[in-house]
Amino acid sequence: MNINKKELPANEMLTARSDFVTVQSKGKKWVSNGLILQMRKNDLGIIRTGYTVSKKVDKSAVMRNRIKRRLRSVMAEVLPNATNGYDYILVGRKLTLTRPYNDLINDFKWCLKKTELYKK
RNA sequence: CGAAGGAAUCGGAUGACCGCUGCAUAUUUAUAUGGAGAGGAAAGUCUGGGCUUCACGGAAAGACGACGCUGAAUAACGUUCAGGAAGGGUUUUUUGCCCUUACGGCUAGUGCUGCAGAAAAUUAAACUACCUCUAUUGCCCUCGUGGCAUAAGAGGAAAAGGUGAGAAGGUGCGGUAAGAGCGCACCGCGAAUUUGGCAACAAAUUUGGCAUGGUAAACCCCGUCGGAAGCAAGACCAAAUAGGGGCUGCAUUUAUAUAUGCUUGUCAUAUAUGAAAGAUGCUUUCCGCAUCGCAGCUCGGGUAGGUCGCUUGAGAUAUUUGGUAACAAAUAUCCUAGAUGAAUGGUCAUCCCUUGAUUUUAUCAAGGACAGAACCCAGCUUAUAGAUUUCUUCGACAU
RNA sequence: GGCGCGGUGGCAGAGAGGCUAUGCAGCGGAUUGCAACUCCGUGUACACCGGUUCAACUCCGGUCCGUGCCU
Repeated sequence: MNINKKELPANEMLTARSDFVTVQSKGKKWVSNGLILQMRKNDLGIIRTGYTVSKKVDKSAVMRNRIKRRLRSVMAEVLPNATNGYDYILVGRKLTLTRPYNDLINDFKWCLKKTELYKK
């Protein structure tokens, strides 16, 4: 987890509700055991990231926050391998909470490979 | 010592490394350094306020809603404290102790009270049963104005039975044809007076003679309080696009004047001035409906987005004083999260606690309750592993 | 974050202090040569926990779940 910020490509957070909706409706989606990846090409040439954990996953706010923190950590580790110029949204599932951390990373890489956006 | 219940406090500790979000300082303006970073419930959004906007000349009443023993505390409350009353637990009983209570009024009015039961609410009703009188019939004998039983009728009474949540005070004695607060004693209830208490209320005395079944978490009456909505409140700055107002120019229709052209006209084009009378579409007419342009400048509203609101406050800690207490006052010290797709985390080490295993008093393994700020306070309610303190009750053992 | 509404059989849906209607679906029977339609019968419910009341699905308080609006 020792990721230096400088090595990451320039990226931003997705904040607006409308961005999430467009990615959901017009982008691609790939489901794995630990998480769900939604992505869509943007015209900005940078990577934008977002995270979704709904109340359906867990009623407790503590658990939802924990899932979000794990997703953030996974994103920080795998992001150098992702293609530029796309929006990525990670959706948490129930298994995200209990699945071993390395498996989560592999899940994300697998999703990227399946959507043909993985790069060495 | 153990168990149950009530109340209160705490809610793993220390260090290192790597991250995340504000703040301060420095400069290279995105980096470094420093320091800070969830709770007792941050939760539910159930009450009461601050604050903001809207409404409103002021006040009161009505309507609607909430609350309701008394006194105090508080900015306020449906909260808290102290007291009273009622109910429950414990105790052989009383006292005592502990727990609980939406605890004004059904003797202001109106309603409701199923089924069952004879009868369900002002002097109610009469199924069984009771008594008296009239009187039929039968039996008995001492043969009478007799006794016993009894169909029917008239009346008395509300004691007993059964129904029901509830049957119009309860128990006992007297009384009576049988009975009845009809009378008396005790108890319950109502009224008045006196005493104690700020009061709720309590006690005593006198008196009434039972009138007042229950239900107001039924309508309602009485008293008190309340304008409404909420930080996604609201204030400010302010793109793009669309639309609105104003100004200028062009365009459209028409009238007049002038000039030019040749086809010499009720012609065409251009310019100037005035008017907007109008034009187009819906096949035509009347009626009706719809639309009225283009470019530039400018004005204000306002969306996205941003900034503020935002954390110094009914503030925290300590001490003293007043008060039974809730709480209040004084003095000193301190500043202690402020995010916005939303930070507050992860790993390791040592210790603490729990569980399990090995076997033995140490090792190994797994784990650490409920739960995450979103404008801020005061409460209430709900969730909570474990630890500690304290009160009450019960049980066991010892003295 | 704030403000509201609701929870009744397998499904829909009334009721409202005194045994919870009705329709569809299910099951059994009648009718029919066999079915459909029709007729008859039948089983299964008031989200949960307390309180008020003689009596609560209904009234009151709390919990859980579902759902709408404010951007």
